[in-house]
Amino acid sequence: MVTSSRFPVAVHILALLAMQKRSLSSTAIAASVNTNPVVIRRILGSLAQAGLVLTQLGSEGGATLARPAEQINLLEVQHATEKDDLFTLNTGQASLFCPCGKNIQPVLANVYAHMEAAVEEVLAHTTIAQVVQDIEVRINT
Amino acid sequence: MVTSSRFPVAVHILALLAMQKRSLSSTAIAASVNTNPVVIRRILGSLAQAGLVLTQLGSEGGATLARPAEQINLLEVQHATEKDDLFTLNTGQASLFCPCGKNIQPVLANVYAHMEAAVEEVLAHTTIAQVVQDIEVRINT
DNA sequence: CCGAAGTGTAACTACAATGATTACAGATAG
DNA sequence: CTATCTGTAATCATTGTAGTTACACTTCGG
Repeated sequence: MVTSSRFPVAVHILALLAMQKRSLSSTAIAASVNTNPVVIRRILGSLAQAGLVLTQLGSEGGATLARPAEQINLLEVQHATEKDDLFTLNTGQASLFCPCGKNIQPVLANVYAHMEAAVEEVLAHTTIAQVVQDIEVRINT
Repeated sequence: MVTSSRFPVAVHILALLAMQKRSLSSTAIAASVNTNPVVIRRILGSLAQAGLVLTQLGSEGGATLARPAEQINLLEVQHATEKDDLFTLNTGQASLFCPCGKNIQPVLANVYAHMEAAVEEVLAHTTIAQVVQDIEVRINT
């Protein structure tokens, strides 16, 4: 399984914005994440579309949190950054002539739905504020 | 996120072997899954290595379940077919000069561990026998 | 009103994982 | 002995991703 880094980078961005109270440019964020500013801008675009950050054009522009960090949970971040579901049943059509092949797809889809729900439960109960707090605990050691 | 089809195909294979009591060749299985026999043999190899199926070389060879379907859960199948964890934190090293970048990785790893545990809980409680039963319910309708 | 500093996006490249396929060596039943 | 299997290597096309360059457009500050 190849997992994208968009979600972890997005959490990084949001945590950074929560810690620094001021607006940050994509270049400044890119320096912390250690990647290219365009990569950051792409992800910021998704986050802005989802209403998680505000971006300002022009000189002295940049991004800020659209809401307090306590009110942003990781499930929203996940949905904003990844268009597909966490688990997508990605098989070609099995044989319709086989009783098993003909019926296994919805059964597997059901299993995947349970997996998805379990992960979403975890993500929905974790906020950016908690992430920031965990980071700050580590800073003070 | 690009998800492999190895896991769902493996479940398909095991369900098929559970339903047909006899040994099946990779060609026969491939016909049900609708793919190439070599793809099936590769996955069967992983399943055999994990002790979930028995394979027999030579003429009249093929694969059978190594254990009753009630005693094979999907977590074993997952581990047999996918070498990496479900979620791997896949980011380059963030900046060590930024307090956030320096400390976010273990925090995110912790989140991922919770996600992983939640999914494993679901998979561990689902057996091939249950999958087969769900399939059979659908056949009789 | 102009220039510097930003965002927003398109286009291109390099890279890695995957599935499909061909080919062939080795095993085994009949 | 031969047909029928598995096991495995090698190759190919496809796809998603991150990185990068380039450029139009916006906006603040002098």
